[in-house]
Amino acid sequence: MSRLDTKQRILDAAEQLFARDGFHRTSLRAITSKAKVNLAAVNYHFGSKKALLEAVFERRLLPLNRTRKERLEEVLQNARKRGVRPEVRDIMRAFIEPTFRFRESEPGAQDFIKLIGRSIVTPDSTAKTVLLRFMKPILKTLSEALTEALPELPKDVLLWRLYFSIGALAHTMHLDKRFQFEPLNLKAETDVKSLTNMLITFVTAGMEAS
Amino acid sequence: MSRLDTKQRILDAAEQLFARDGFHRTSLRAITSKAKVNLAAVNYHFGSKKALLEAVFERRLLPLNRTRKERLEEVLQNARKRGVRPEVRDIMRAFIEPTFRFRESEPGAQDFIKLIGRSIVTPDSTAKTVLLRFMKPILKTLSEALTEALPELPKDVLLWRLYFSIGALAHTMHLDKRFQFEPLNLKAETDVKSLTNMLITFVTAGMEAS
DNA sequence: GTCTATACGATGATAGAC
DNA sequence: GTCTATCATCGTATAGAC
Repeated sequence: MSRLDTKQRILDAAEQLFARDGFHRTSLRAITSKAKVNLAAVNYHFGSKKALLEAVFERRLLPLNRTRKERLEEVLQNARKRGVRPEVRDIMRAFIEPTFRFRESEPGAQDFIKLIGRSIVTPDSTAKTVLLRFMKPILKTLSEALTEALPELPKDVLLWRLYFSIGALAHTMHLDKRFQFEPLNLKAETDVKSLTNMLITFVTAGMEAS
Repeated sequence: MSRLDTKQRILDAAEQLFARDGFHRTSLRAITSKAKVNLAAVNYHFGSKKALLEAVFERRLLPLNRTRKERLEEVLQNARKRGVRPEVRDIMRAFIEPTFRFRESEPGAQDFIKLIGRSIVTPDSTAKTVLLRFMKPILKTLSEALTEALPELPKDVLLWRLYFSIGALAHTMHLDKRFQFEPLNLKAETDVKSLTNMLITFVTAGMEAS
């Protein structure tokens, strides 16, 4: 079995299991048996369970955040060209839409988006620390863009509203075919596109509230 | 040592550790040594680790949700008396404000609110299942109140927006003295009252978006 | 009834021989 | 790269002291 195949298969298996059960509840035994590799292969290829998690994040987050950055810069440049402020809605769309686009585009990406969602909201976890390190640059870009769009809003209010938006987004990332939020009778039947639009409408209104 | 003391001390210790480390990462040994009771005391008094979690939820959630229910009914009755629709803002305030009031009122309550926050957003976890069972009635009351306030909004849009609001709320429940959201440079210095108001403003605008 | 001491079987991560 | 051994820790059960 080639070295590349082994690493890939471990990454795929880890991504699925971390998303389903969380980092700490996923055992290396579960990962390696799903990937059909030896138990010790993880430590050989990645060094540790935590380093494996970092590799899982890195593989998908680098391209996803590159897309987000391009779209954000596009929004800002268009506004500058036309001599107007960027629209909050366009900024939020530039950040949120790639999440769900990406989620539909690649096999395994859905598990990954779920993993991000659960990582960002789990306090003091290994996964959160690792994730935020990858997210810091794009979140800086995002908050700067919002400051251009809402210059009269006090900076701390803007940042808290962005924090609330991230909470709403993260909560929405858990969706999968089996999703349901039983207390509200919500089911996964809603198509992704209109769900994305509902979320963008929601956070835009929240950011722009007077 | 009296029976009551032992149970209380186990509940207090479990609440702190579940909030800090999550259900699965917290061992009974950690709980019993923190509570200074014998390892077997948990199984004796509660039956199992999961039953202990249920008891932790029950102790604080029953009074908290009773307060929420009273305040929601007050809002609805006032509106009916005056022959007008209830205001979304008042409804959201009736649900959210007790959370943070409660959080400041009792020692240990802050840990509990953190525990709820992390439980609601962790998919497929034991804690989420247990929590939602306790939350179902009050969430039903809340969604009915919102339907009265926003009768022209399609029901599924209303429910998704409520779902987003819960995400924003849950994300905000993690706050403690040591809280910081490093990528946005957010710190815990903001006082709870204005934070509560910011959150209410945010979700109200989101619910009312056109 | 309450609590303690201890043991059991399962599973955790990892190190070293090959 | 793999296999095996090892050792820590897990939740739970039980026998018996008070």
